[in-house]
Amino acid sequence: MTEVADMPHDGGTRTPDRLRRLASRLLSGVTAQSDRLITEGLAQVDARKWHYAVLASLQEHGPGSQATLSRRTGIYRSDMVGVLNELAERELVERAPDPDDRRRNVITITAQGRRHLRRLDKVLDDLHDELLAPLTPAERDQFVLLLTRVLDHHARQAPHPPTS
Amino acid sequence: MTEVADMPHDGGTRTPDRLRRLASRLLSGVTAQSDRLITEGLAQVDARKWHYAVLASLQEHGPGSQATLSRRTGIYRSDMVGVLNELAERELVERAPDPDDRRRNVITITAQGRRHLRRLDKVLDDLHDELLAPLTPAERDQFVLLLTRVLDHHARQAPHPPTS
DNA sequence: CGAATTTCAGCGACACTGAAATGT
DNA sequence: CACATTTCAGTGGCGCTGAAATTC
Repeated sequence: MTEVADMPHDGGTRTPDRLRRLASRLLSGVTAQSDRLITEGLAQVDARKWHYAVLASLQEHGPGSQATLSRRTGIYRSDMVGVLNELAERELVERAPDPDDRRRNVITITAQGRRHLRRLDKVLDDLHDELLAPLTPAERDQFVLLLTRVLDHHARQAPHPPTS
Repeated sequence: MTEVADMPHDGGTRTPDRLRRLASRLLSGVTAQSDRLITEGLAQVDARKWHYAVLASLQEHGPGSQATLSRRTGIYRSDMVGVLNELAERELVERAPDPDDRRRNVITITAQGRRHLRRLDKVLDDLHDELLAPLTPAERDQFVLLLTRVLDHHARQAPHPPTS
């Protein structure tokens, strides 16, 4: 590939400032801010980000076992237990044994869960408005598109460790 | 396995697969992949991401106290100790008491450190090529630009907790 | 005195591993 | 038997808090 001329302090007008332009560092920084924002915002309605992921998945794709939800949301199967405990405590989902396969639990969203989800949708909408405040609508779309392309590229080949 | 694979059976609403379009979730996902990639890649040359941050900062802005480095790199002051221990072990930096202010240590990059930094630069370049593989050069620039704008917007107002 | 610096000890959230118990 | 599912116990990185000791 192209050699990047070593550029420490050769007095050019370009500020190398490699640190501040490194995509990986920018990603970490933005994600840190994003996580803080979202976590705090959701905490004000007694929710965590995973609650939303599970509820939205249930709403859009229907009920499923914990393993299914785990695959759909990206939440690790071991952590799913705790998330569902929290959601069940709040009566936002129901956990019932699957009669067809007694290893499984079937998770269903409740009416209260649907109501809560609508609230979370609104909250998250506002939070994302705040997160992406410096971007125009077109830029936000571009941003989401670029992120999606990068994520898809990497998620296709190493999504989960298990099985194979 | 999945008999649940229905189309989104929402009441007439568009089902935009909200989960997969949420910027905050995309960010988490991409950053996770990025972190994995970078961490593994750097491990192969016995380095961590923070090593690079510190070395690059020393190279570009010159020597400084640990607190200064902490501000320049974003590494927490408590964690800086450990990072500098690792760098000093490898003789990539030198830690000397500041005669002008005996609370401080002055950290300087060594010749070996500069050599190592050049290597890390190359390694990181390759890793970012892999990370951003699905994007064209123009898109990569756009991506970095958008991330920078978002980060700057939020970092301006709450960078550090203590003592402004 | 208040403030800054270095250092340590520890916490909490997260992604993940490993393994047991139960079932297909 | 191999395999899937739920669950628990635990690891390791990270960002951060709190506080002590020293010096300004």
